[in-house]
Order: sequence, then structure tokens, then C-alpha cells
Amino acid sequence: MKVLNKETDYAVRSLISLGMKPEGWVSAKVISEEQSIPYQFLRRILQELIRNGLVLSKEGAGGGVKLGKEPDEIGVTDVIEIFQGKVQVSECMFRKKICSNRANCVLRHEIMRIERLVNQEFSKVTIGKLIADLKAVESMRSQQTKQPD
Amino acid sequence: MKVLNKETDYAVRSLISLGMKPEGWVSAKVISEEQSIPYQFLRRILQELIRNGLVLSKEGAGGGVKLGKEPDEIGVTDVIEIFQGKVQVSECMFRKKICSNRANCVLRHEIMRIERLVNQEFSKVTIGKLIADLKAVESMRSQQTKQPD
DNA sequence: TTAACTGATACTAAATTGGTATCAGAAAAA
DNA sequence: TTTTTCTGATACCAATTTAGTATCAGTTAA
Ligand code: FES
Ligand code: FES
Repeated sequence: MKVLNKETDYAVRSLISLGMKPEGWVSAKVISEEQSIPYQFLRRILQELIRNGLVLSKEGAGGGVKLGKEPDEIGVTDVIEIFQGKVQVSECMFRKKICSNRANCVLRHEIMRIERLVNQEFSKVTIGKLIADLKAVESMRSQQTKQPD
Repeated sequence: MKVLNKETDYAVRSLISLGMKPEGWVSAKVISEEQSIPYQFLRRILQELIRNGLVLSKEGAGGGVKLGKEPDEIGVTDVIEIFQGKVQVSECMFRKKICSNRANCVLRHEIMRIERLVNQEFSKVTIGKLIADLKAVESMRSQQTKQPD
């Protein structure tokens, strides 16, 4: 069971990529090459991110995209919601015979508790946090390579 | 984003159904009608549950299936794993360029933490617990209906 | 005026999902 | 002993989703 699909995956990676760039517009082509994401696929993904305000765009030569929000304000949940819809465990797991009153159904509460939990955890993981973690790893790694093995 | 698919959904409902039956073998036909699950589809699902030891079966007239374990020993995770594979957030979210050392990758840790969490939460929800909750709801409901509104 | 961009959208192959159909064999019951 | 009720195994199917491609139009900078 794969929770994140390619669109979400590529989107998050693009956002990280953009968040690590100093300033100015970055073209889809550059991101595509940098992250080995199929160009046309990426284009479509970026357009979706643009429509949802996560990134801004500028047309024409010298144009491209850049983050539309602070890295810390973009949670993985936001991206998931755009490409995969709201996380929901099950439409309604025990309908009909078994579960007659949806309103105050204990089972449903159980399910929805997990849903909330998953959402919470995913929103904690922001693009900003991912970038910070990444940089930490990078510096650790460069420290390591100074020591020959 | 639907976390549980029909197979898992139907499987859990069948298991609950079996767990609430007193004793003896229950035929697929009965479960199918009781839970409004397409018969042939259910057959395939039950066979999978049988292969995985969650339910036992007996061939021939008067045969059928019954739980192969205590209701409390069957977690929803077990069912998910059978029909949808192990919960994994993403194969490896930041490969290639971005993430060069998988071994001690902080991001990967982050992702895997969520994976563990989701798994934990789902294993807490056992068939036994679901049945107990259901019975609680049922009795609450019958209490309510004694009071006219 | 041309090259480097995005906007919009149509198309496709392959995989997955949800469901159906069939045939064989076991056991109980008639 | 034949028929009925059941599971075992497996092949098939249509619809949807996923991942990716292709095209054309319009914008901006050089
Ligand atoms: S689970 Fe759907 S109403 Fe109880
Ligand atoms: S996320 Fe895959 S190695 Fe870091």
C-alpha cells in the first residue's frame, strides 16, 4: 500500500528544490533535469501547484516558477490533498445492516481518529522542515568524507 | 485518498460478522447476504483470509468458514497487509541527486516514523475491539428507542 | 523575430480495482 | 447413490486510475 503517488512525490521534491534555490524564477526544465522528473509530467504537476497557490509563475523567457509561500507554511498534507484528495480511511466502513446510526457511531469515531492523526503527522512535515533536515544530512555527510575510511 | 480498498473493507466486515456468530461454520452465501457483499467477490476474499490463517474453512454441505484466531488477535493491519501490502508512505521519496545516503537519511526516518505510527494505530483496532464497540452502540441504541421522542 | 518560457488540454499504455464466471471436488442429506 | 450445498482454484472482464506524452497557443526577454 503506497500512501503517496508519483504526483505527490514529484511535487514535494519540486517544492524542496524551489525552497533551496536562492531567489528568482526556476524553469520546469531545470527542475526536471535536477530531479530526474519527466518534463511534461512535471509541467502538469507544477501547473496544479500554481493553481493552488503553492507556487507562483512567470511566463516567457527568463520566467519559471518559485515558491508562493514560506517553506514552513507548506505541509505535505497540502500537497497530498491537491493530488490525492483528503486522507480518508474508508468512505463508511460499516454501513447498512451492521451500522445503523452513523451519527454517533463509535467505529466511525475510531476510524476518524486515525484519519486526524495521519493528517496531523503529515502537516507537521513541512517543506521547510524537510529542507532543514536535508541540509543537516548534507553537512553531516561532508564532515564524514573529511575522515578517510 | 482512500486508505482502505473494497477488499480490505469487505474482509474486515466479514471478520466482524464471523466474530459475532456464536459457533460453527458460516457459509459465504450467508455472509454475502448479511453484509451485502457480491458473492463471488467475497468468495475470493475469504479464500485469501483462509490462506493467511485468519479464518478456517470446511468443505461440503454444512461447511463454511469461521474465525481462525481470537477476535482480539486480529488487527486491521493484518487485513490491510494481506490485501494492500505493508503500509509504506513512499518507496523512497528523495532518491538520486537530492538524497545521496539512504542509510542514515533523516528524511527517511521522518517518513518511516509516520509509517510506524499508522501501523501501530491500525493494529490497535482489532476485530475484537470493533465488535465490542459495535455491541456498545447497539445497546445504546436500544436504550434510546425505549424513550419515545 | 526568435528562443525560452508557461497555460491549457487531449491523448495514451499499463496497472489496479471491483466484480463475474466456471469448473472441479468434498461432504452431508435425500 | 444421486443431488444439493458448500469450498478450492483460477481465468476472465470492464472501468478507473496512474504515470507519462504530445501539441498548440500565448507571453516575455533578448
Ligand atoms: S462506520 Fe459507517 S456509520 Fe458506523
Ligand atoms: S529519502 Fe530516500 S534515501 Fe533519503
